[in-house]
Amino acid sequence: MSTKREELQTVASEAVRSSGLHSLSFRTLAHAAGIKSSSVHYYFPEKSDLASALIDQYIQEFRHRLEAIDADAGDPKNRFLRFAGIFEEALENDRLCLCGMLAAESSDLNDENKAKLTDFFNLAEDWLVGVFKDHSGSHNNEIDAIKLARTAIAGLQGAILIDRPNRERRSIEALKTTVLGLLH
Amino acid sequence: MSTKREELQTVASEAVRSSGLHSLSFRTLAHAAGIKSSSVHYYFPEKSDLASALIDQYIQEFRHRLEAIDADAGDPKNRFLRFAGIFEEALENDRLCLCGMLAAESSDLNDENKAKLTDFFNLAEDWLVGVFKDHSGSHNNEIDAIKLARTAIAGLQGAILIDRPNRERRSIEALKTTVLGLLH
DNA sequence: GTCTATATACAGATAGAC
DNA sequence: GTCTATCTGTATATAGAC
Repeated sequence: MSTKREELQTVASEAVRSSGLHSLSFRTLAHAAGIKSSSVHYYFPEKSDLASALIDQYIQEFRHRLEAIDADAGDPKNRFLRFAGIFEEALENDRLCLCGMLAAESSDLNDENKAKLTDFFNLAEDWLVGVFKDHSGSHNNEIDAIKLARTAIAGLQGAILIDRPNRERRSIEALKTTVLGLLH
Repeated sequence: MSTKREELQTVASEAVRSSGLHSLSFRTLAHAAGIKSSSVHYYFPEKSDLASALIDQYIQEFRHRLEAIDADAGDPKNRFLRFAGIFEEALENDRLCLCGMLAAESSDLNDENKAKLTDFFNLAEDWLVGVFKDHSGSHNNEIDAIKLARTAIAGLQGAILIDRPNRERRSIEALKTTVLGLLH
């Protein structure tokens, strides 16, 4: 951990993905990082500043994971499975996607942070459309690719939401199978 | 509103579906119902008791809506669209599914209430399997119906999660189109 | 059933010393 | 940067009067 700010963000991101932003207090966060809550306010004056930094960091890390998939050779099915693997990994660690969790809490977010959530979902959609293009549907590939990308992202978000309290993998396995069946 | 208990549950359910259980205080709830927070404790001693009652009521109402769909004639596509309409209605009212919201907050739920969430998702899955049976897939109808039901439910939960802060309908429309395309 | 009053704990946030 | 100390408000929950 190179800086205290980064340590705080790492701890906070895990906590939010587990229990939500509303459940995370500056005191709990400070304790986990070995400092006092007033010192957390030094880095993030208000809670919305913390949320903003968490989303920015999450988008950046997510983009890097997509670039890592792009760097390897792989057919569309394999690339989709690696994309789905990001969500499977969250489920195995009893976490949600940060932006999925914050979307559930979106009524508490300011407009700027809501817009960042949209940025995240657009990033995921655009990347998946690139994967699915020319490999989905029958008549209009582009429209079908967009439709399938949106279905896949919604399905993955919903699947880890449902499977987590269940402690199963029923939803995410079904989603993967369904999407793979629509690729050719 | 026939009883104060029912009024409290109605108000609480809307609040939870909008902002989550953690964001709802007994004081806010009491104020909305015109009583004091100590009186809310008369009906629901602890917050977990309130959560339990909300899930029970939600499952009951959801079951009634499924029975209403069953009561009308309709082909599988139409029945699925009416099922999806339950989630579209939530999205239009800026709400999530109660059990979807609580699933996001599941780390704060006791085991009994987590089990109730599983009951809800099983209810939805079993009903959709009945709709899809003999109308999905190609080789093994039952397996395909289960897979498609799980995909549809995860997709609907995720779609309203994503579309709500976006104030769009992109995800839910894509999900509906994808599922309809898999029915014959 | 609903109230007042209260207990205890925790929330976000700030001032100012070091 | 981190601290102590504090402000103000809110949280869940309970006791006991009416």
